[in-house]
Amino acid sequence: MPEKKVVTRFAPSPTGFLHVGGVRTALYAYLWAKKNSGSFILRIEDTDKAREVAGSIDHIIKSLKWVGINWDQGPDIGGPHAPYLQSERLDSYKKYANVLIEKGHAYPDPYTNEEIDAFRKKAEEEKRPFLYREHRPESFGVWDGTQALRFKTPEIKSYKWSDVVRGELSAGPEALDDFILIKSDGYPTYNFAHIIDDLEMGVTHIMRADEFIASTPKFLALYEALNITPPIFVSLPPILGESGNKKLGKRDGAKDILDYQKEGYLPEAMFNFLALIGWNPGSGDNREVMSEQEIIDVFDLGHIQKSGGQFNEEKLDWLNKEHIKRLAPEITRKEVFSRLPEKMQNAMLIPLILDRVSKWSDIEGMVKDGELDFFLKTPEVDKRKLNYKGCANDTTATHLKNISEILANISEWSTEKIKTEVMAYADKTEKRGEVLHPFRYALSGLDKSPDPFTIAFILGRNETISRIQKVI
RNA sequence: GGCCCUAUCGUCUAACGGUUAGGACAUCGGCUUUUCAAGCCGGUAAUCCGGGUUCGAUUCCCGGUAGGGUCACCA
Repeated sequence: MPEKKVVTRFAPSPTGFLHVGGVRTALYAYLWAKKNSGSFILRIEDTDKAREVAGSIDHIIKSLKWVGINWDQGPDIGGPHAPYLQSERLDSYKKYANVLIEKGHAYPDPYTNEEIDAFRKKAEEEKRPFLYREHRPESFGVWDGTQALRFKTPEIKSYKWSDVVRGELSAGPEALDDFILIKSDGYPTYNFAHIIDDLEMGVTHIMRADEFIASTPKFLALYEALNITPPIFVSLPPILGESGNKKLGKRDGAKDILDYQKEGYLPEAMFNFLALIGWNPGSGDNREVMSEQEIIDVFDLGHIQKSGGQFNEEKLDWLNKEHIKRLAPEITRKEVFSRLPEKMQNAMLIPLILDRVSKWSDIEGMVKDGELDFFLKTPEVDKRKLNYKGCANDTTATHLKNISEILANISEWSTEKIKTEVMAYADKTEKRGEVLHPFRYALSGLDKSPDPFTIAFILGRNETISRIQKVI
């Protein structure tokens, strides 16, 4: 039997922005399709008109593209199974609904919402689980489309199935119920629509959050009633919030993935990081910093984790830094300069800045009043900080005078030359620090700053000497 | 509460019966052309508990504990 071409999909509902959890689900589906030279579909599940948020679809598309997830079929580019918006696929759902009705596997719900609520409340009071099917009508009329259409679960039984991540799963008959296929507003529910779409689109692997495990028996009953061979289930563990063990959700302040773009994270770092929450190459492959292609090459379903993992921003920062190091120099230069005032756009500052930065927005934090905070600002020198570890005032003053003299006579004003000359002098003294520390501090006035030679070069001879004189 | 699932350093994880339980982030210490950062080197740190099975359990089984998911005309 020839292997069927792998088809995966990501099917978000347009109810707002995408956070890391959603993007990771999309990423794994994308990765698996790429790994197998298969097809990856973006499908929008817009069947809940009340919760729909305007602009969500564009936002979702933008988010996915930023991270580097691209689809072969989708609402924006079409494809062999268009349309990819569920709201435009109503005919399909109706068609399969009719098949179920004909087979006697679907019926119109005769109850009002109030009546169902009453049933539910009663069950609750009696401390037993509410099951709609216990109230299933004996006989029913023709569905005219104004009522909800319910699935008449053919056989109430236990189910066993297999999940690539979780292994063999099972659930008792209480997991089955007569759920709604088509709502009274004419739109299908997720439970029904995704099954029809996955069938029609030839989806081979359903990769989705593991919260759907509990309703899988219902899906299984529906697959059976429709005579469909179910796809392969791949249940993904949740991404947990940093503070605790709760699933990361919008309510817990999960960020819009595009916020990370705004903060200056690299998409390749986000791609890499998300791939690693819940999956790893396994078996002695200790690589962590990987490119998209490297990840695709080794991606497999067997190393997807069973339990959730915390989103750790410190590690993201580290990974982002690693990816920055791998950037082409021109790109780095462009990114750094675009965040620097024009007069600070000096190539020799780039490595100095890069050492202190894990994401681009950190650079903006280093710029104050149009100047880089670690130098070029008029330094406010605190005398007490001028001396190196217990060095006497006189000694420090002498050193500064000597440095000043050396600098005044230096033949060529370059970082290298300044360094050579000053270091030659410093090495002759008891402790280099006695010379170097006041030199650096007199120029920057900061506890933390780049080395004095670079600062001196950037400041220029006059400004350097004048600052040293001022301190003396 | 019913049903289902999960459990290795603080965090992300490796191990698919036999390892001094490995790596990474974080943390701590050392080194370096002062400090900080960066870099390099090194350290601390984990198999939830209790029973089995086995010559041998992180690994298999059972129970407990803890945590999670789910019980909508939301997806």
